[in-house]
Amino acid sequence: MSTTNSNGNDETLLFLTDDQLRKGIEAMYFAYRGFTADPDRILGDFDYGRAHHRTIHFINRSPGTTVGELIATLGVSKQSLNRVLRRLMEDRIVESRTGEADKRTRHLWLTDAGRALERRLSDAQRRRMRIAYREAGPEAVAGFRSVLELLMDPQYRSSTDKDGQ
Amino acid sequence: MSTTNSNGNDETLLFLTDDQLRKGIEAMYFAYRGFTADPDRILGDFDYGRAHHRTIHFINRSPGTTVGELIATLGVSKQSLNRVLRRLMEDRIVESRTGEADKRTRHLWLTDAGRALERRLSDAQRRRMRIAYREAGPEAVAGFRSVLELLMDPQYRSSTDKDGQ
DNA sequence: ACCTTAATGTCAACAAGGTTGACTTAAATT
DNA sequence: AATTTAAGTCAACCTTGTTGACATTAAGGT
Repeated sequence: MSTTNSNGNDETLLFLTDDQLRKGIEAMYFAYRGFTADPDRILGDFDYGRAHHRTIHFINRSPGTTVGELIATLGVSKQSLNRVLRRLMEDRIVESRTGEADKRTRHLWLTDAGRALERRLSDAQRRRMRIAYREAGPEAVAGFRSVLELLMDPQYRSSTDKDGQ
Repeated sequence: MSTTNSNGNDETLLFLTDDQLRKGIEAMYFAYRGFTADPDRILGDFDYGRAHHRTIHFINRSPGTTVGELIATLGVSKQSLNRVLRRLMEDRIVESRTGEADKRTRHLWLTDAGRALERRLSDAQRRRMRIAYREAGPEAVAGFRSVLELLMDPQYRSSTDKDGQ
């Protein structure tokens, strides 16, 4: 049995019943909603939405990424991203520089203000995740991550987590 | 790894670093996207969106639930739910009956067609979850569920999973 | 009985954030 | 030189969320 886990039924755990799976499905829904609630409040102050958040997040994670890469990562159309990106550039959150090797491309970077906003947003999200991780314990976290990886479409797995941890 | 690990209170597992947390945040994003991808395709055939899916899901889970309860569960405005609900009733997916105890209320039920659609949608979602659960193993599933519970806003925890399993 | 409150429904206006289609520009590739 | 690619833009449209205002009906308190 797991020593730190409050609800570990381990081997006796009957899972894969429809009801178990239904609970997992609902848990995903409510957890995702909780998980986005904190940044949503901050974004509201700026009149930004989740689309802006995701854009800021991935530019921060991969500074200098191109518009095309971002479109592929986010899975949205060029026009949709462009609308968000234009506003972020007007607001001096993101800046773009013409590529050196390929001058058709635009490479994207967060400005100082952009990095500050990113910090604020991810601090809020990390805080919630840190609390959940602490209470659940390391074993639960490993399990959480494993299942999440397996729920993704395969092409997105390695980019976040190559070797399972 | 996760399936064979009966006890490891892995002290070696360094988590709670910003990078670990960032990976968890991204994993939530990609997993949630994968998790909704299958029903999204089915819904497209009916010109329904996720709002319709959620509505169908919660009426199925709590047959006879009222409009007000549904508004609270889904966290949307009355007008927003009403638009979705009206369409589902026109399409004979959902039906409403006036409450007996309180005749102001409307109790909601899925029709036969509604139950069939619900099945189709949740089958797709369960399939993905079942595969992930199988590959990850029971311990990982328990951890997954624990962390998800802790990511939710507290008021939603007991409704899905009161005593941990 | 009367007034207030509650549950629901509806109309209108609006915004975010998706979509597709069509077209332009500049640069790279063939 | 011709074609393809990366990006940007304009326009039209859809879904799903919001708020405000108002109507209906039923319940409850005085």
